[in-house]
Amino acid sequence: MSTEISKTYEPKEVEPKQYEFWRNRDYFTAKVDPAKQPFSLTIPPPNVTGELHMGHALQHTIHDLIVRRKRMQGFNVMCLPGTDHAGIATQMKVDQALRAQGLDRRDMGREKFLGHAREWTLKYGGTILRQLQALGCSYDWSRTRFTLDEFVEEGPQTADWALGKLYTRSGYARAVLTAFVKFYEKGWIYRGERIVNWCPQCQTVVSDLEVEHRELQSNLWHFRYPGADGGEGVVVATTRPETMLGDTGVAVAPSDTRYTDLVGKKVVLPLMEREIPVVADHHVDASFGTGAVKVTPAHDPNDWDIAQRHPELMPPIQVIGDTGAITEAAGAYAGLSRQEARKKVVADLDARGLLVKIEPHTHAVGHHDKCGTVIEPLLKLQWFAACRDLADQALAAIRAGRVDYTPERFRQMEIDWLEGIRDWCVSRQLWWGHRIPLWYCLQCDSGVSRLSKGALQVGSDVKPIPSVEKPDTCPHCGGSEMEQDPDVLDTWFSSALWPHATLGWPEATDDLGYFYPTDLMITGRDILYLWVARMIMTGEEFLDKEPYRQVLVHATVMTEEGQRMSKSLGTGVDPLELIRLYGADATRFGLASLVTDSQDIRFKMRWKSGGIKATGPDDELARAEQIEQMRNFCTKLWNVSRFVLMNLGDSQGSGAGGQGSGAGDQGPGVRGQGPGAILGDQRLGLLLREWNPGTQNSELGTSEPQPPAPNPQHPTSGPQLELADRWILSRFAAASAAVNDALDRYSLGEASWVLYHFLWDEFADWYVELAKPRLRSEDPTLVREVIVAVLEAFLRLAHPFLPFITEEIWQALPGTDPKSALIVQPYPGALAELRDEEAEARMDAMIEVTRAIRNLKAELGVPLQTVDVSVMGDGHLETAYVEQMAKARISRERPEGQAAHTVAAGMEVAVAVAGLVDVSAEQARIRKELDGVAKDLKGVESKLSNEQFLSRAPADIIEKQRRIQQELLEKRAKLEERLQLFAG
RNA sequence: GGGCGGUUAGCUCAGUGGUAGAGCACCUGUCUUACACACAGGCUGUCGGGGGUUCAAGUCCCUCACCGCCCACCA
Repeated sequence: MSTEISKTYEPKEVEPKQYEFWRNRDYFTAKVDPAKQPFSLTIPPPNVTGELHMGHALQHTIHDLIVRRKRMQGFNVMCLPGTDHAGIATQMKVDQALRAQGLDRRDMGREKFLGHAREWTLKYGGTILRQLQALGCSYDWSRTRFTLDEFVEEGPQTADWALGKLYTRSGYARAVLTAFVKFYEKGWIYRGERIVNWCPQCQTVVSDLEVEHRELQSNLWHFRYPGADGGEGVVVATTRPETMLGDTGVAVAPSDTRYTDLVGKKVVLPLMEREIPVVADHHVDASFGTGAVKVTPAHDPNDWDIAQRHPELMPPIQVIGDTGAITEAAGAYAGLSRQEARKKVVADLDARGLLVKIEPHTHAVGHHDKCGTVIEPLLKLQWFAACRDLADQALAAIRAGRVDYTPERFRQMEIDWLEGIRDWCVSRQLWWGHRIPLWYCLQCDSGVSRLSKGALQVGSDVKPIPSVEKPDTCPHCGGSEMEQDPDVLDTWFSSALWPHATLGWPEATDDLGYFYPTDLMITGRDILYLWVARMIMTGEEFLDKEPYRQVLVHATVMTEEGQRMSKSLGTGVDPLELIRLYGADATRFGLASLVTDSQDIRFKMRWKSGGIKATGPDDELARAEQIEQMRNFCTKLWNVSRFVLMNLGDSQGSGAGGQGSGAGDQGPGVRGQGPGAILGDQRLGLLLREWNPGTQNSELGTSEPQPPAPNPQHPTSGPQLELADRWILSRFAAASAAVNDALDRYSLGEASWVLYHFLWDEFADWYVELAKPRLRSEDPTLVREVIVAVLEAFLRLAHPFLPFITEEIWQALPGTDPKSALIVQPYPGALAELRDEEAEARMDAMIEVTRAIRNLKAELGVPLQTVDVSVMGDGHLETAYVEQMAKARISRERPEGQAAHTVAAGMEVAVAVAGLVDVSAEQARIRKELDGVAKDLKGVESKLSNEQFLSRAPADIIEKQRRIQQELLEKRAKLEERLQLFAG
């Protein structure tokens, strides 16, 4: 009864099964345990209404990979998931849904809208969390948080969004309001009139960071503003003709002699027929345009600044309203859209002969990053947060190295941004969000008034009462008519508190004490300022501690052509499609293999229609090469495991022996009588000991096993490891060390390739092949033990990358504890004791000779035939291995008759096949080989003949060159000798 | 205007001073009892241009070009 696993690996069956298995056993949940060292992190909460895209798939592959390794290393791992209410994005979607039903949020009012929004969020939200589970993410779902949970009453309200636990009140909203009140009390919140970024579509202010500048081809229009005194006046240049309706002046550079006479005089603003002053201001660059700038304080931040310096340019005249339409202040132009007004202004000025010229000009136009609408800079009264002090605290944390960045370069970027930080407009004219916890007394606060429709008008001179809860009465006058500020907070204000608010802040919870600061923040570079910097600011402010010690910035996933991925352009892929096509393990491993510290990842894919873009919504993903490669790897792993399991004999399997007890009597099975019992050699015991359930996770934070105690029963008895065994153990140790080293540096790609090549190129291609005859021999005990030990150790090493398939195979291994799981087995360490340089050198030579023979056989056209081969020279040769692997009969004597020759591992290799050796072809082949040798030799000898090299290069390098030279010379001599032979 | 990243085989990319690598693609064989999602073999490169440092440069420095990203109030 051999252990059997199914003939092909079926991700669709295995993945849900194993995921449930892990969850049911609670491997993901973390509890405060002072005896254990925590490793904690919070995920960047995706939008609650979001869906998984490739960026998420990459980000969470990285998350879960790190999390799983840390868990196996014995840390008390806490990875906290959750979602962001995403004010604007969600409100947009709900608006859309309402419109589809013929409803309008403005008609229904705030409360009713929020009801719809909650309902909609409950229905459509949280999909992305389920998608993360499909990817295999082992997060603590019991801790799932939502940045806007104030609407949530007790108990689960739906069956499965975020596993039914999201809807219990987590207190996040309270934390947000508390933070705002604390800021306010520190004097960091102020009401200011500024030019802000207004989205006419979303009808709200957005922050500078949410404005996306796009270079657009436009014009620079030159207009003449005639002098008020009848003179020529001045020609101004502008990219926004429509704003001229609100001009209150013209500015020129103080040093610009062309305009010296004009300064202090007035010009006539055409169309509006208004006299406006010309002022000199240092902001103006005399070399740009005409050197004269029209000043529109209500619609341009620079102009606003200029007007602050020149009172005669005040007050501003607002000619563009909240919807982007021209206001009554622009007289005849009122009601036109921005675009219409631009056309009409230009046409009207042209008609009056005042359009001097139109120059093509490209410039950056701000667009709202959520909806793509052109941002309108408008003068607005808003709540701002002063950021200087907060930023300085964050800077101190980064400069002191309490927060590190990987890759390094992002550290300086963050510092630069924090140094130049500007105050943050935190109020938003939305309904979906945390309503600003400022309360106004309608009885005594003259700064507020009610508009006709009942809406609250909040002026600049208000006396708000900051309070998380609604105050019963006004502390000033005792009045009871209190109204809350109508605006909500910027979504990023709430997410800025994520690491501590999710752990219970402002309460001093055990979670906070134990898991905070967290260890890692894994994120994309697009939110380095928007979010990452701000979390450091709030963490430092409220907890006096950095929120995380390490920021890991991952690449952006792009298309093969380097474009941004986008569903609407047909260049986006749903990662679930990849999982469906190739399985979650392949998807993860493929993505992990692409992780370097580069900026972008180019993702290769082909659609059914043949192209790299989908032709429409019906087009299906046909192929994603980078993932497919790893699907093939999974198949390889599955098959090699199947082979191993099929060859472990009849005595093990699911028998009772050895399971849990650690020492059994199950016969000559794999587990024998405890770790390394069969062997006098302790090396294998190292791996086996790691595998012993009794030792699992015994050491905190390290998986480095101690050498096993000598087994008194079998001190030196039993079969000895043979070369191939020593080699594969050594190679495994090398791989394990390399994987750990790479992961410590977050070089996931590097680690992936080490795993890939070890399993495929070394274990499967050589060790397993060499093991075949031994497994069929009379006493296969030893080779069975080695092969399964290496496989088992590999499964542990690879588990964070390939959680599902490794768990599935591991559980099928004989001797594994059915009460346990791979997910909590100890992670292999560097295993230096297993390294065996001599074995590696001997195997390298064996492999080189084998390849040389295979090569000659292929060229002779007899790749499958067993042939007679002469290997000449003093070098040691693993004859039996070579005979098996190359299908050859080896003799160490000179061949009789003609043969094809080459040189490998310092030995002459000749394949003799009667009648097959074409003399001229063989001569040509040898000449070609000689050419190669000559080329290499030339390089080496130019170095060795260089005295500078000999005197300056380190001895070992020179020695190596000499050795290479020697080998090449010998190779040349042997080849030339063969050539002579053919010639003669 | 500043900053950052990239430019290596037909394609996508590894490779942080010591005789240039992987996967795919391509060519030749093979259904060898784990695997054709495989096995064996083969082909493929002025490492963007120029200069410098060094005994030695794909790798370090300078410079130029092109591609991409971020930041920035040139109307």
